[in-house]
Amino acid sequence: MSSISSGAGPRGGRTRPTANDVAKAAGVSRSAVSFAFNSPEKLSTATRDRILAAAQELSYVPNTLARMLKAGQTQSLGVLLPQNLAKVMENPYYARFLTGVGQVCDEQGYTLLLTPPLRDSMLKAIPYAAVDGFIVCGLEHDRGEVAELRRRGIPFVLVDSSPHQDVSSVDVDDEGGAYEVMRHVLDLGHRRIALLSIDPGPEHAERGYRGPLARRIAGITRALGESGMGLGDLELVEVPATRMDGFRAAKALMASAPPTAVVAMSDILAFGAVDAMHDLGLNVPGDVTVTGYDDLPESSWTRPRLTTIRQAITTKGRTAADLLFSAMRDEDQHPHQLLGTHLVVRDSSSRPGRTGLSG
Amino acid sequence: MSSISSGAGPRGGRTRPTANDVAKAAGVSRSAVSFAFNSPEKLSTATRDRILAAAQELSYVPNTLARMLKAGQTQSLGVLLPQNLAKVMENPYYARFLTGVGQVCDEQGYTLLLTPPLRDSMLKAIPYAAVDGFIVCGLEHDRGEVAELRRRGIPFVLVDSSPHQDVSSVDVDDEGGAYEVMRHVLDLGHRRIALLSIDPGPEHAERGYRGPLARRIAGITRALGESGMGLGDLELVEVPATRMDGFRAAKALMASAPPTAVVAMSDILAFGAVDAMHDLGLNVPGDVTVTGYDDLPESSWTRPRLTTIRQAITTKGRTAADLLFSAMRDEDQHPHQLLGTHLVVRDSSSRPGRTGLSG
DNA sequence: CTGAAAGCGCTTACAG
DNA sequence: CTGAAAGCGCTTACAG
Repeated sequence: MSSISSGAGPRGGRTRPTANDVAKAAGVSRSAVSFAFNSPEKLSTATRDRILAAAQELSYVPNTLARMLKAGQTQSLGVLLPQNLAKVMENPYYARFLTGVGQVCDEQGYTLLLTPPLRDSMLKAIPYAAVDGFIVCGLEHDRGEVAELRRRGIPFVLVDSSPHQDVSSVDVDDEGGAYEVMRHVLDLGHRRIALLSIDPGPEHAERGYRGPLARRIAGITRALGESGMGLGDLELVEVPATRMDGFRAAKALMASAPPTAVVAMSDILAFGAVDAMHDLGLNVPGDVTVTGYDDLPESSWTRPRLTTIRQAITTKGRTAADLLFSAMRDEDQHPHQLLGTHLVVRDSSSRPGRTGLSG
Repeated sequence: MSSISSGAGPRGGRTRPTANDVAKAAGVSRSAVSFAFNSPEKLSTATRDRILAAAQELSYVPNTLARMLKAGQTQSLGVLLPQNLAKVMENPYYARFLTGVGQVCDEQGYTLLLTPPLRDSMLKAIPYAAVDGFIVCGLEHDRGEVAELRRRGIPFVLVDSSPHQDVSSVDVDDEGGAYEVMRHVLDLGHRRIALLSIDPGPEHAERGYRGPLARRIAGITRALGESGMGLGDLELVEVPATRMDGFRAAKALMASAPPTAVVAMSDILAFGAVDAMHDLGLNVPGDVTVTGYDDLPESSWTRPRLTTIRQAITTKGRTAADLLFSAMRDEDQHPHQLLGTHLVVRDSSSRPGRTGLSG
């Protein structure tokens, strides 16, 4: 179906030389050619030099894919992503996460294969990824992708999922983090609070909240309960986690039912909310408190510096890659890691203002 | 050498089922199994179902590497990087660049293989990358890596290199950009200027400045010349392009020979320089003018908003990927693209201050 | 509609 | 020190 004339590689026209061609040119067998590259000590210096010279002459180089097939190893780590590459690369959260994964790949001499959904399907992407193992982002253990990975015998580790036996995973104490930030806002005296949350996706209608989002909602509910409130007392908005969506949602909120505090479930959303307040001529936190979640590096640079929940995103990436490498070596290991969170109080939160916004 | 027992894949213990196993189980030939997956219309419904059932039963799935080898295609795009993965992922410049590359990969249904140096060698990394083509970052056409790619018959495109016949490339008008920013600083009246530049690496000693850095130096020299100055009249500092290095270098500068303006060759360095000024209790631009280069998104958020040279980094990534895909289809095409730059004047530059910092 | 055979390139025991 | 052979798994004309 492809336009490749001889199946000889990505280049149509002239076909690449093979070990056979070199063998003929050097007057030796195919194995001798292989030895020249892989076990030079098995050959006489003269023969080896003759072979290498012939290879040089013909521009021969052993085929990468054939070597990998034979070796059963790719020296590449996959990251199975729930979003398009463009969106992932734009997202500072992933920049941090992939920095952690990258640290381990650098140590191990592995390349990193970013695998986004293929035609909107993470499942369809899997057969096209030549990797020794997968870091799977944001999928629960009962998803089809996980079954497919198991079927293929590819080691993997789940990140931002839920701990489950027979599956390695790295998770974060989202319940505790969400509890803490909501507790903080309530303790400041806020009662008219908007929850700027992340769109749970299409699965939500059927299955309700799952994974990290479910845990965060639980933490928030717990904090509210301690103050005699419930989730229903919040203004809940769910949008994709982009700065622009945060901006728009916050604007809409302020136009309809202005809260004294906006609790955002990601720093990116909080940045957008702060943008919106500034755009409306409102002071943060004087007029409105805004809190984030993640503690991206940007959160301590921007003005006002953001009150947020710190999760060690780079450590999460590092840990996931570490677990994966140990799973690749040692099968039937299914360790879990739980990473902590903590509240970082900066300048974007304060007691409810008295600036007459009490619309 | 590896711990794999049967060469059957990354998992040591039980070996994966092959098409042969399925054929036996379903009582058909190996080709029938292949047809069941690839050309179901060639089989009777009954046979196909029987094969698929057997495959299901055995957890058989066609091997990714074997398919790629046979097809001569990987559906993966490589990016050959001059730095470790961790450094790349931390660098907002690459976040922008890879966003552009990612847009094209998303459209084409390609995965993205990030290929950092292997044991400090970009050349050594190439044989381990199973890709249909490479985007090569920051290498001149006469480098060994380029020869290796050519030898392997892998299509590639050079980015931030220098236009050269027989090689596709995407370049930026660095000469013009550097000229403009230095012109701007000179026009404001600055004469005691520090150039906070990017470390040209070990090759520099032998070969002098090359590629983008050479062009930027040329642009700066041209601007200086128009004011009767030369490169020697500048305080030149060369450091790796990180925020921390910018911070340290700026501090050192202010301690030894304080300039009235710091012209940085990247926004990241400029951010670090601004950090340093704030740390020293100095006002930017009141006490010291600081300019950047790149116009990262952050540059318009931070205070003061950064005066800088805008280069369309995402477009650069997009263009490189576009050229690469056309090269992968149509060999012997070697187009060049030159992208423009322009000065963005914001709040970090002004006339030299009168605040008595004058040495 | 099906099966034996060749081939994608490479590697590695094994016998000489 | 060398060479014929089997094998890593898969796919696809080709002849029945």
